[in-house]
Amino acid sequence: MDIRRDVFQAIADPTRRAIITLIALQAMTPNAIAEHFDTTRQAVSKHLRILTECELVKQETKGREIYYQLEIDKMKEIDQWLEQFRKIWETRFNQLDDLLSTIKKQKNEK
Amino acid sequence: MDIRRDVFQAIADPTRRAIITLIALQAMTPNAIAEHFDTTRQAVSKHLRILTECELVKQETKGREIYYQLEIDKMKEIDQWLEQFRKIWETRFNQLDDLLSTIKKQKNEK
DNA sequence: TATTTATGCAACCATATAATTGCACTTGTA
DNA sequence: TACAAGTGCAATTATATGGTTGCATAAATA
Repeated sequence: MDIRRDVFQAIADPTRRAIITLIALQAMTPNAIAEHFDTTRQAVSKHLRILTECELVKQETKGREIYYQLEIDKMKEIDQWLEQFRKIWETRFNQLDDLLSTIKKQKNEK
Repeated sequence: MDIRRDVFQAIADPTRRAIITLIALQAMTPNAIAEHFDTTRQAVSKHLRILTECELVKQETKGREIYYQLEIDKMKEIDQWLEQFRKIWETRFNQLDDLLSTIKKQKNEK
């Protein structure tokens, strides 16, 4: 469990994706998070470490509890990578749209 | 190299992300793709197999050549997952926007 | 102060991953 | 038909991954 540590690697694991979704709206403690999963608290702790290492998550200590919160801005990195493809699929959609309206026009002209 | 095969797992590897970007605009053969990387043709072939298995890529055979093309629609799955977070960061942005305009208003009212 | 609670870290383990090398198969061409 | 080109698959290997159990530490509480 070392070396490469980026957002894409982090979201590859389904448990980590679930954790991200879970804490997206409100910060939670490792114990509280672990209750939602079928693994040990320590396993969740490891996931949180990975999420912390790639800065998808930040901690806030309150007494002996540590609240983990999603760094929503980091999620934008994925969004930014998708940008290049979004351009492509929007273009294709418009082309399909053009095609459909052409067909419609031809129909009306009959 | 088995079992779990989803889009998130597929894009976790940087080489596969590069392949995806490379063939996004035009289909390419494994040989042509491999020329862009510092690995063997066989390694690229394996990546293409993984991308095919999770339907991120489709093949088109032309004689003895096989052209690999990106299934752009599959990329939308990532976009859809991001949707839930996009709502959050847009809300936060609006809140910031509101705050800024409130400050501006207060300034003008002075 | 002794004990419980909340947490992280280390060691270990089974399995997945990414890469390499060597081979087999199919299609095009001399 | 022989050979070259384009490709995939199998076996092997080193390393990464995700999980477990057992500790250690710090804060809250009886």
